[in-house]
Amino acid sequence: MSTTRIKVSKSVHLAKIENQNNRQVTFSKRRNGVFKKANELVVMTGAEVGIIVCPQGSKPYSFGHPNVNETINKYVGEERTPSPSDIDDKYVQMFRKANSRALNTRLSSLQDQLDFALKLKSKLKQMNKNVESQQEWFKGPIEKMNYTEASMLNEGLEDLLLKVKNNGTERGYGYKNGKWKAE
Amino acid sequence: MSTTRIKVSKSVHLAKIENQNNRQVTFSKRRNGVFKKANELVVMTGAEVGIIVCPQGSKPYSFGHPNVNETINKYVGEERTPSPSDIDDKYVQMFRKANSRALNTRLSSLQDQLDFALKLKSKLKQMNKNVESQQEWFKGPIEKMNYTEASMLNEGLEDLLLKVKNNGTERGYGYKNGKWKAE
DNA sequence: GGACCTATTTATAATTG
DNA sequence: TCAATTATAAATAGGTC
Repeated sequence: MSTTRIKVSKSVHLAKIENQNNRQVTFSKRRNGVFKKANELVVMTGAEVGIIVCPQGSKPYSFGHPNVNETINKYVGEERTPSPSDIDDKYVQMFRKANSRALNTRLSSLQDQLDFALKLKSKLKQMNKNVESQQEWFKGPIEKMNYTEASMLNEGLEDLLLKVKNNGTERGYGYKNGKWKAE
Repeated sequence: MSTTRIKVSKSVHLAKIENQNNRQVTFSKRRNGVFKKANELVVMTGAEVGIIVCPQGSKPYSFGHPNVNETINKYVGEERTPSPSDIDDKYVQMFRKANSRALNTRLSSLQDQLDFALKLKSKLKQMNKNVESQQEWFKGPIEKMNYTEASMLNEGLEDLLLKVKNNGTERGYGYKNGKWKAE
């Protein structure tokens, strides 16, 4: 019994993995782990979750929302008719929409694109006026947008952002046979 | 004792928790779990990660990047001088910036706000012209923005989005004494 | 790269203070 | 509400194919 057993393990030395191959393998495994945990959070608590993971020197992976398996779809399908006074419900719907985009659903129909362009057009005019006075910009009318308008604006821009960035190569994630996979 | 103890064991029945109190408790614990896993992913693999979690009917929690404890800060501090040809590095920096925003760092100085307003101003003029022809909108010059410009634009709008949405009450997360806490 | 194994570490549901 | 505990389930590093 002389020696104490040197049990280095425990608390896996939280530090960057130097070996490139190991780092890559760990990245894949743990990325899946995070997405899986996020999915469980979504399903079990009804929360809305969006995640972007970008490995060094590569394209981003995104996770969002549960529109991936039956149980989840069932929950998402529970879209109540929006009552104008229910701000929370509105908020949840916004996130639902934003996260759909993260899964490459985005503004898919031409009508959607037109609606967005029209809304954007009027907002831009307001914004443009205020930008002239620079310092006043943050006090401008954009702050008076309601949340739905603002999120649409933001959503459309993010959509373009993705196009600019990677020509539509962002990877989304789908759940199939118990595993999260790029699709 | 009549009843069998409902021991859901094994494969924790992935379904929405009906009891509100349990759901809330689980939400807190698992949200922390996801953030912790994400942090490990960041530190171990050097990936950039951004997460938004929105519980039903409440304000969002965000996680982004490791600028929270010494080890992590040390890694983040490793900011190489940007070599103009290194597109990966540029990308990583973009995410660093975007995730800083998620942690409420955002455009903090007046100078930042002015820079952003100036960039936005010129972009808006281009965009506005194209919006006139509606259907052509997605083919407009905004698609020709480089990524840095586009992300700045997007970032600023998200910033405003947050203001519109919750009057600056978004919660960020910080790591302290081994635990993730809202700050 | 991915699928499978397995020894170990880690997360967490339930519980109590 | 939050903190600590603990029995159990799950995640995963490192290996093999």
